[in-house]
Amino acid sequence: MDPQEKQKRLRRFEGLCQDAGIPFTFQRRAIFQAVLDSDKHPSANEVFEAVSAVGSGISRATVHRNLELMAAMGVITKTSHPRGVSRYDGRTDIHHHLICLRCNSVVDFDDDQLNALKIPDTSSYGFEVTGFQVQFRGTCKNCREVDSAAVDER
Amino acid sequence: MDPQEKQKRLRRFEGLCQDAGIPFTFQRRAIFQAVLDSDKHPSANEVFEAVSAVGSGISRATVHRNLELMAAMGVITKTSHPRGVSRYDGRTDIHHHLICLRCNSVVDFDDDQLNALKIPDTSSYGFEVTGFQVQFRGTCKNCREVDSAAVDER
DNA sequence: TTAAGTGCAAAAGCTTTGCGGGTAG
DNA sequence: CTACCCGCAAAGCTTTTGCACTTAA
Repeated sequence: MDPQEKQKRLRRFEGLCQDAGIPFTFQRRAIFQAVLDSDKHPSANEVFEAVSAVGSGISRATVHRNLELMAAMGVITKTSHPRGVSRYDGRTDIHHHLICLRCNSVVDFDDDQLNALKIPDTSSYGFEVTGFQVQFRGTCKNCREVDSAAVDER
Repeated sequence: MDPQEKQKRLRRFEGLCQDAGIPFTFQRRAIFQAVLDSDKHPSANEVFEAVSAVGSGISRATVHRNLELMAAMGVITKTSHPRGVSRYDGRTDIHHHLICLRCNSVVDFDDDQLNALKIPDTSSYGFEVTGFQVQFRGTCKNCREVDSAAVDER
């Protein structure tokens, strides 16, 4: 993420914590930064590994507690994956995902036409829509190349 | 699900098993039926409870093994949820989901315009798209009514 | 007959929770 | 000062795995 944007996001998070009377601990800061620094939609465990790598001594429990808190505050997004555990996303603006069903990677996908998608009428369901996300499923670049290599070997 | 459609799906599943040389056990049949019978996108545990309720004596391990198998065969869909465990869906045709962020329920949503969504060009990502799904997030009918009731009590 | 499946139970992985000590505001 | 948070460890859940027995074809 762009350093300037990252600073802005950090300050906003700090401001929201202050407004809510929530202490802005160094653990929260480190966990938030780890999510922003990754573009791989990390799982809780991957965030834990990232903050552990710099010798912070932050516990798994704290990572989980804070990822949930941040998602509830809306400063990060908790996202879903057709396989495996929940993942967290530093982006909170509207965007979509390319999900590789072979290696389970998730890549951000921006598309103006999709973003402009008119939300259909769900009133007959009594459902109030607050957001949407499109998941494209398939095979990523890397996995397709691996497949090609396997074919060549025959 | 419509009984006739259900029979058709069962026969197709049985045929696919035979073609693959996979025994069509009563456990597989029961688990498959349980998914088709539910329109609530059940978790593995809910499927286990459903087949247990009829005294089949099927184990949790078998439920998990078979749900994975069926998803891999493409006779059911493994779907994702922004919160919690994987869920399974008896529908394999294109459709979308209304996801309640309050009670975590998932409701099928059919919309011709969405189904006709043109898949954007992902070639610059090297990504090959095989399918897509739109998740609408918000609050379901039931949860909205609960909220209104809470307001009335004040 | 026999390859594959199943149940059981143990293990593994992820997440949550209770508690005593610590810290931001 | 004090409310909230943190680390630790234990518990809770979900899912996976090894093994001996059973079964569909």
